[in-house]
Amino acid sequence: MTDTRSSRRQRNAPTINDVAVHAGVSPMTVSRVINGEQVVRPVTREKVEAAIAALNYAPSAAARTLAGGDETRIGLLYSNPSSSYLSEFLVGSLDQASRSSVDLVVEKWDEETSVASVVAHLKRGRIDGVILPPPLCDLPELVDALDEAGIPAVAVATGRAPGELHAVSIDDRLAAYEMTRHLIALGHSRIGFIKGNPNQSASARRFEGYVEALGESGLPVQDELIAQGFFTYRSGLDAAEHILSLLDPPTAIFASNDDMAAATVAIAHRTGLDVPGDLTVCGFDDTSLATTIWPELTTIRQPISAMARAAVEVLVRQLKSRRGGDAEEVEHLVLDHALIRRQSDAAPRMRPRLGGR
Amino acid sequence: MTDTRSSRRQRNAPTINDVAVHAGVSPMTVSRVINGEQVVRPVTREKVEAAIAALNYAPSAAARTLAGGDETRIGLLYSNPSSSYLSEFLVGSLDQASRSSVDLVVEKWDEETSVASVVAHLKRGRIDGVILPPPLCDLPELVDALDEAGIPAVAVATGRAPGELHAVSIDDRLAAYEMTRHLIALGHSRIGFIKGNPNQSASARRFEGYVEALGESGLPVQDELIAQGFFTYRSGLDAAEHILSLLDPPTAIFASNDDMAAATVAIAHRTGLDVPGDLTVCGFDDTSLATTIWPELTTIRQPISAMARAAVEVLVRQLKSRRGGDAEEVEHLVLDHALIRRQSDAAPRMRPRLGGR
DNA sequence: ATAGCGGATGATGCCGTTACCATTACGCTG
DNA sequence: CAGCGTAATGGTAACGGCATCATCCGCTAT
Repeated sequence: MTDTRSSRRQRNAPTINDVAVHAGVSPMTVSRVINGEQVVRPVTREKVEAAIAALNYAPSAAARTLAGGDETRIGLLYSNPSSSYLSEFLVGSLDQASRSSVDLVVEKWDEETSVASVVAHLKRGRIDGVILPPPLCDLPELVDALDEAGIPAVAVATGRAPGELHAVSIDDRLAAYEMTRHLIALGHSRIGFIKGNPNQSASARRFEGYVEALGESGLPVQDELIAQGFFTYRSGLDAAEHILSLLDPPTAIFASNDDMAAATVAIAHRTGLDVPGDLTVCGFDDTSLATTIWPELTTIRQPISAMARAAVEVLVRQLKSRRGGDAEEVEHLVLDHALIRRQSDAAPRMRPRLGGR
Repeated sequence: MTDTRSSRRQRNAPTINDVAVHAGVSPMTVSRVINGEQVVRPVTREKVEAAIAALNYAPSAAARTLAGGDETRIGLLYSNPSSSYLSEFLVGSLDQASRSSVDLVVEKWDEETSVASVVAHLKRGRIDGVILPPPLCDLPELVDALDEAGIPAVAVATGRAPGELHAVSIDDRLAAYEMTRHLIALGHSRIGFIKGNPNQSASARRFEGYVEALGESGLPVQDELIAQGFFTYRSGLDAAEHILSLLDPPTAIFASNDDMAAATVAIAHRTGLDVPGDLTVCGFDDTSLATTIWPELTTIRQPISAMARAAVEVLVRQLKSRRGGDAEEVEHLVLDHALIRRQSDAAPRMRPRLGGR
């Protein structure tokens, strides 16, 4: 009589049955309360909630997915483990995955592994769908291979046109447009631009926004002020050096990401230019680098964890509708970005030849 | 007769039973094969393995933990979501967690939340143990509160002495010693040092290693060459500026982390010094920043994902032994670090007054 | 020859939860 | 007040593994 519990139980955690007994209802009612179903009378609900609190009960995730019958496993394919982008992305998707009671399998994709073998690996692990953060979302061969294998994918932060595949992104064009408008409003009229890696579709969108804002303000798009970068710090150094060595350099430089903006700041300092006194520099992405360096960068913030969360939601929804046999509809969510002003921008200094104030 | 499967089944994933039928054995034998038990005859094992491969079977994690009866949930408390450290740490711990079939709950700890409420939150979520990456591992009040609440914790990368609490770390003192020896071997004799934040115990260990290496080589420890930093880029700027403004500045600066080393490089460039030509700079941690900037930093690499993996293992082992009622023994694992040579170090330039060769 | 033994395999039941359907309670209409 | 419909609740059977114990079989030792 001392052992009221089964010998299999190792943890002393309360079960849904314990709660039911404590509340004087059936386990089924407890389950309904937990899952927020509306058919429970308020009085009953309160009793159950009190019992849950009293016993410090938390449902067993394992039992839940097992009983639920829809064990879903989604993959998160990444390629750059040390990116500061990734941790925020991971946190967001993990959170949403547990909320949607879905298993999230995080998988690294080495560049040397073939697309075919990655897809085979996913199939072997019985992954139902995958999330592709940048830069993977812009790998056509991967996207095609997944499509052929019948594995739904959600691209995150791709610049591709809506409708091709499920995606969650911000409006890169609009964000770049706003940043350029901001620089123009500050008084800048010669604004340099460092392009992003052409293998990522967002690069083109950002450049479009820059061009559009200039045009709208009647400013010319000058090729000499535009340099090609590849999203790396190193490429930013070269691009910034090129732009700043012009006879008549711009008063502001808009880099397509923070790494290249940081490189631009470094070159400016090496050249003896003060930022933002002599040169305004701004970036894009709001990675940790933006607040690591000095001065901290004015940049565009992407809601990374919200995008990750949304990606999981979209994927889960797609899997559910596919399972239900419904017609699939391509979803493309566009989330809000924000222009974050920090210390790297200012109005241009008066031209020396114009004299003092 | 068309519907051979239960109506509850939504996925068409094969179960252990399907495999058993296909192989002509009982489910139990399949289970034994999966779990690598030794009592299965090789012939049987092969049959089962063939069936597994043929059906592309993967066991259901949910069913497994449910049946196993030891559903363990461990928490990972972090405080700095955008750190590039975190993503690698997350990947490592997630991987090991799924390997150990343990649920990993990732939780952010806002600085404004009280220690008590965090602990209460963990209890409410029925977390069995927690992993504390830096800088949380050095918060005595948190560690004490967890201890009082009976929640085992594993500190990662703490510099505290072994024996106080379960920990996984590298030998910070030894690593700093080796880096300093490396600089001395290059020919440097005036080596500056930027200390880390005193609220993290590893800072002291790193400084000790620096002092020890100098002493062993008969070099004096000069206070003027030592500046206090706080692990931030900003603090590194101040520290480097201070050291480099000396009348007789050092030929090398060893910063206690990469952020401060990067700041040192920036100050050097602003001052017109070439790195590594005029000044050798090296860091610690090998974060993504080390390879982002130019020149890439010579630094100490911590095996971050291995440490994360080890932390999960230690915690799982502790929980198991605690559950078994065994006496608990404090574990302190020390993993290997590595000195990574990149482009930021070189032999010191000849003193001008000595003339050319 | 046969009892005894040990290794290999199978039958049964339970882990904690949810789906499905049955049942109850209650208010309303005719 | 009978009859009925709906809202609320409960009983039961899975979900897919693993633990436990029983069983079976082939071998050796007496």
